[in-house]
Amino acid sequence: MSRRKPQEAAVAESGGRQRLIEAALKLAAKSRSVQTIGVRALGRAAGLNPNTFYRHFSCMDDLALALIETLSHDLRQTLRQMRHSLRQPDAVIQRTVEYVFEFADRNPEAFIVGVRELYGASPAVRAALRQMISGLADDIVDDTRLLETAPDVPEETLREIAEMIVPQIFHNVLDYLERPSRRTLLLHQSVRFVAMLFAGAAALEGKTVARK
Amino acid sequence: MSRRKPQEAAVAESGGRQRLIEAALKLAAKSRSVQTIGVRALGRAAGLNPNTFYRHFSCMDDLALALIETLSHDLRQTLRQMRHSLRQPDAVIQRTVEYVFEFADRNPEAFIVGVRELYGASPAVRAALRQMISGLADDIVDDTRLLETAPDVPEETLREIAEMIVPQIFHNVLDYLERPSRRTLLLHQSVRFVAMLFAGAAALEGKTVARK
DNA sequence: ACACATGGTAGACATTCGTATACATTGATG
DNA sequence: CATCAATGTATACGAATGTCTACCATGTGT
Repeated sequence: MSRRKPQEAAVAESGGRQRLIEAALKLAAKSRSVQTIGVRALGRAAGLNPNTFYRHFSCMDDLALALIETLSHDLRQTLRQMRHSLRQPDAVIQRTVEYVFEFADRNPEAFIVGVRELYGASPAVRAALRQMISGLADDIVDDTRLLETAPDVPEETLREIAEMIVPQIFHNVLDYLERPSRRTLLLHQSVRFVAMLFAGAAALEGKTVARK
Repeated sequence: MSRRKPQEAAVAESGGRQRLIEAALKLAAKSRSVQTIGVRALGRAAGLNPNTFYRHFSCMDDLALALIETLSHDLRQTLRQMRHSLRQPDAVIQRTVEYVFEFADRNPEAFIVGVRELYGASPAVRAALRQMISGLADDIVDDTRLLETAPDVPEETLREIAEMIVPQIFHNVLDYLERPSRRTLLLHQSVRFVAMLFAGAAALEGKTVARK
């Protein structure tokens, strides 16, 4: 809702709303949850009057949802275009994981806030983030079927795996951001994690359904 | 630190401190993070004067750490004694996961707060929770080696897996607590997840080291 | 030319918060 | 009995907060 039509706010758009979102990102990443920033502190950080907040958002959840929408769009689009540039399916997992970590490196605050709010206090925000995760899982499933990375695994199991990969990678990304010394290790472990899940799914499939 | 000697505070102990911890658990689970509860709201919820808080804790992080220590102790001890009652290693994974979920069902607030703070704003609290996870991972490794659930997997890989299992299970536990309709599904998926990791590790081991 | 919606500001209000100081009770120790 | 530490209470103060009302600037539509 409240999609801005192109003609209106052509000039004023450069100001308030975006600055509030960016300030909220910065504050939430290093201090607390989005809900507990407070409109005054937010206005202060954005160089705006506290009341200006209410011109754009009805409450903090509103802002958080806008923030998530941006993050979700950016991340998913980034991964889509990377996957598009992959012509030969060579080391898909490695490349994808690397890309996610790079993205996190470029948008650390967004990731920190995203994961934090995923387990945060606001049900609406949690739901939005779960939907984002679900979307990313969809992409993983599509990719895997398209590139035939795991042909032995049925689609249902694939989706199950994908839904688990995303939060686990997010968890690792936070470590990655916090402990730079562990970067290569975490990247390596994340790749191995995904590979293990695929291999394990194939192995279990072979065991429970039919001995190949 | 600040371990209470047996002779002192024999009577007064039943009051303040414990009630503050319990109230904080309740408030943090349904509202916000521990840090943002506020000493006044906490005192109100505990039926105590706001200042009483400072008789027991120097700041909110202090309380959070005490809370985590309790959770960590309870959870780990519960799992230890369950594992002790397991005589034949039949469906160890299934039993263990079930036990964790049952524990979460009996202590939902502790789990919610624990996971929330794991990605929260306080570095000290996050560190304490990571240490708890590390301890649980230790137990998993010990169990697996003892019961020879995955004899093909080297200890190093085992530890790597264990460190990933715990947060993933925690993630699933939160879903489990929030969406009762998905309970059996989530339990099933969690078991499969662990099984996949073990099977996958064994499979990768066979591939990268030597064709069996 | 005029009204008007939009984005931003200013000031004020009650409320809440953290914490400092001072005081009361109680149980143990000398 | 006197003392002392631990626990809890009462009061009070300055600072910060959410939000209300009113005012201002500007670009757009008629």
